[in-house]
Amino acid sequence: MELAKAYDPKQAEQDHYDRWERNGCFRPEINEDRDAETYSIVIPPPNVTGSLHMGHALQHTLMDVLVRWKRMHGYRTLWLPGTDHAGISVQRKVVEQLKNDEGKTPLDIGREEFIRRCWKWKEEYGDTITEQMRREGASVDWSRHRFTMDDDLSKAVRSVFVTLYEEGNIYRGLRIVNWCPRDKTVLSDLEVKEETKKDGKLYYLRYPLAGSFLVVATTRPETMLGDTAVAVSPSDERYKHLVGKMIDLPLTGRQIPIVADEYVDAEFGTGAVKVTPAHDPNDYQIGQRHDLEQLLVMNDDGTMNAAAGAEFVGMDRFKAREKVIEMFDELGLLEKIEDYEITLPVCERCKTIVEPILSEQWFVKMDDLRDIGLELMKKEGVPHFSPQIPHEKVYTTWLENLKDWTISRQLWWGHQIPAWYDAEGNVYVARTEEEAREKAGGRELTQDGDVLDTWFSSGLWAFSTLGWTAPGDATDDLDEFLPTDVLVTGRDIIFLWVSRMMMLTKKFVGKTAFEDCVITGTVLGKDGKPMSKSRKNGVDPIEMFDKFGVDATRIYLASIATGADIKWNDLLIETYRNFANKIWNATRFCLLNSDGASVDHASLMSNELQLADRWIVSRLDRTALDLKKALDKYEFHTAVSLLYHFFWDDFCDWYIELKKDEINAGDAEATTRILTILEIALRMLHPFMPYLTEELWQKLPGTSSESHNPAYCNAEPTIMLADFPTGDPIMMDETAEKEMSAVIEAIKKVRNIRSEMNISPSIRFDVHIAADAGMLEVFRANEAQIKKLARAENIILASELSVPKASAKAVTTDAGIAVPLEGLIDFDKERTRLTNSIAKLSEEKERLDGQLANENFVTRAPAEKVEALRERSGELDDQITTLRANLESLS
RNA sequence: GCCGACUUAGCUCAGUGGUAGAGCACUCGCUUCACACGCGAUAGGUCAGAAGUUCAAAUCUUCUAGUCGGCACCA
Repeated sequence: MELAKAYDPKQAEQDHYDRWERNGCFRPEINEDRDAETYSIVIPPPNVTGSLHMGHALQHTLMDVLVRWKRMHGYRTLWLPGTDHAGISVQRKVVEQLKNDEGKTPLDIGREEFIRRCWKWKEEYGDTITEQMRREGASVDWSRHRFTMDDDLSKAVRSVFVTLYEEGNIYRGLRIVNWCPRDKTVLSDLEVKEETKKDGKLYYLRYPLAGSFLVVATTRPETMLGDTAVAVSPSDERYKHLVGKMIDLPLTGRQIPIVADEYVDAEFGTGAVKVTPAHDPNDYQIGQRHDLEQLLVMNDDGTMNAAAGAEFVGMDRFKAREKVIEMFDELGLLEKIEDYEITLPVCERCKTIVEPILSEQWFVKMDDLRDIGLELMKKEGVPHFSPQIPHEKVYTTWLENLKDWTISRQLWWGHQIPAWYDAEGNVYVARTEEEAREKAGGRELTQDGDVLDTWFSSGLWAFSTLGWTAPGDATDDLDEFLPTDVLVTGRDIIFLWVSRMMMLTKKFVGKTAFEDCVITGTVLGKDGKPMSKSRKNGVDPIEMFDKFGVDATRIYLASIATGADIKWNDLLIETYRNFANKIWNATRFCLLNSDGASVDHASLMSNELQLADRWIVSRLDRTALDLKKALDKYEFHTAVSLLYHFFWDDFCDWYIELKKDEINAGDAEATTRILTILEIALRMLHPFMPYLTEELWQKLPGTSSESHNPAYCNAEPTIMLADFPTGDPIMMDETAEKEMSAVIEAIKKVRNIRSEMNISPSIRFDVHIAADAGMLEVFRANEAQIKKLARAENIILASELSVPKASAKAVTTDAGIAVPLEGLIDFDKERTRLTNSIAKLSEEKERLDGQLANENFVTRAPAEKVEALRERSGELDDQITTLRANLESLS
């Protein structure tokens, strides 16, 4: 069989995914071993409005590596996919569409029709990511695909809501909340981000008082229209006499009291604070303490309402700010305006400045849930974060300071809150409308118009996706797959999602959602900043797939250190595209000469193995063992590096080259062995590079019978269901590794001589090697290989070097090497070469001897360290002596 | 304000107490019959700075500088 000269990823990517899916390879049911352990991961559900970005590609790669790896080990493996309904995002898209296509608003078409349009939008565009995941090679069980608004998942949402309500852990109340005037909905604290504005202003306003003024400072003058008090510090001597008095509130004709409150810092500003309980969280608290009126002066779109006064009704809040200042100025009540750096709360999604506003909303009381989360972390250490630092601490600190969670949203798309009101305003919380009606004794009911925060349903994802709809539910999937083994996600949603899923899963199912939590870093744009549409520094994973292949992109993403941020750089993917091509061509070489040979694992157990065979088997097993250690610790980058160097350096650069002559000569045993090593290597690479390895594995003769995994007895042969190489410490061969390095070192020295002496590769010369009897045997056994790789005419082995003066010489740990170069040698160059070698070795020896001369080191350092240095120092001594003699013989 | 991370070869990054590493780029040489997406050989770093702990520090501690992140507050 002959392969194309270069690997073409597109062709391989087309065929295999469909076949895997069609054959049920992604389903846990493919595993027929009744006693198999399970392994499960739920995907962080991507937003239905989204399309695949580099962060997904990274996370999906890591999840797929883990899942494929465990599946090949014979675990009953589930990776559960799905999407999130993304309340605000979808709503915004549909509102926009409605406006553009029909010039209508949601109110024009009504709630029911609007929701229908949202579903339609979801059906039409919601599968973008799903399709892109197929391209990624993600081995998810599509038959278990879930959407947060599926019937069962919605039932789960209602059950959880009702239970929490009945326990008193969900309540409805009037609080100061974060309000987005653009989206016209409340936001949780986590959905509010901060923006620092350097050009902010601090306005000093005079409030008239008995012929004089009290000056207050504010950054939001328009809120003064809603002031219901002025507060001063109780210990502030300047104002003590004013406490309890009334003061005129300009522009409003109202009089408001002066109160004393500990919150006020006498040192800051004027020491007097205007109090607007309906528009500021701190003022709200002051208001509570002094029983102040809560006067709401704004509408839900950020315009002023009637309570603000006739001149302001309908005016935008920022316009009103200017107007207030203007009017104060005209009245001579504007003391001054100072420049002031402020940080403004903005809506995470639309960057609109958030307005703190008094509003009636639903909240989850977090005390009980927080305790559950903290206990899991403190007693059981879950989730175990990778990397542990700094996430564990940040997570714990956040939990410790957890505030109540605003869960209602003024949207139509989402899970409508299962609460109904009668005409008197009594509330009935129930799983269904019928149930609510029953509770209400037949009274006329209206359902609460708000929906729940999308993260509320995402918080149930670990168990709602496995069939849980109500407390007490038990399903096979819950039983088998919960707790899930690991969650792989980005640090931006540790609080929004990871923590909530942890707490809610434990509370409602009594199990941990997942044991481990891998937090990936951020893939940054070329400019070192997070990729974003506005910065235009994004890199589309699909374009990378097209340009370099899915496998190259995947293994590159896996090569990034866990949790580390990385700047995007095409050159790095190119490394792995080249790697894919290397694997392709190594296979091409093996197949070119396979001639009826086939994979045979027994061929590696033979007593007849040559040094190179024993060495590559030893390296292979060492690599497999180290690979397991790395993946167990989620050190994907270590795993990639092991595979890369094993395949390229050990297998291609040395093993293939050492065996090339035998294989080209049609040596059946050699061919069988190299095919076998290659086949094992492909299986180790498969989780990282699924398409390439499947493509090649299918072409190797004898793979399916040799690598059969009993857990998948009736499945069609595929590398993804073959056995994963585990490595066996018994196969490690220290002697072979030591002897092989002696051979490699000798070859490298000869190559170095050739290169430094500027001798063309086409010129062959004799190579003399001197060593002790044991090592001479090793060189003798590998004479043909040394001859080939050093491009030598003859190899002359002896216990002592006996060569003409016109020779280039070198030393290795185990041997002396000489290359007679009559007519080719440049004595000056050779002298320089030897002098440099001596200098280098001497430098090292001096450092070692310095250490060995230090009595403290010799007595305090572990004996084996000291011994190792002594040995090395001795070696260096021998080598230096030899090189010096060589140098002298030249003059 | 509090907490944290990062600073290693020209570039992008590994490396958590014992002789500084990789890929790419650079230099030199190769149409060596798997691969130029390749092969061979070099060169390149007082591991941000300072102090400390230790026989031994890129690695542990403290401080400084710079970059970035999270949280809180902000009249």
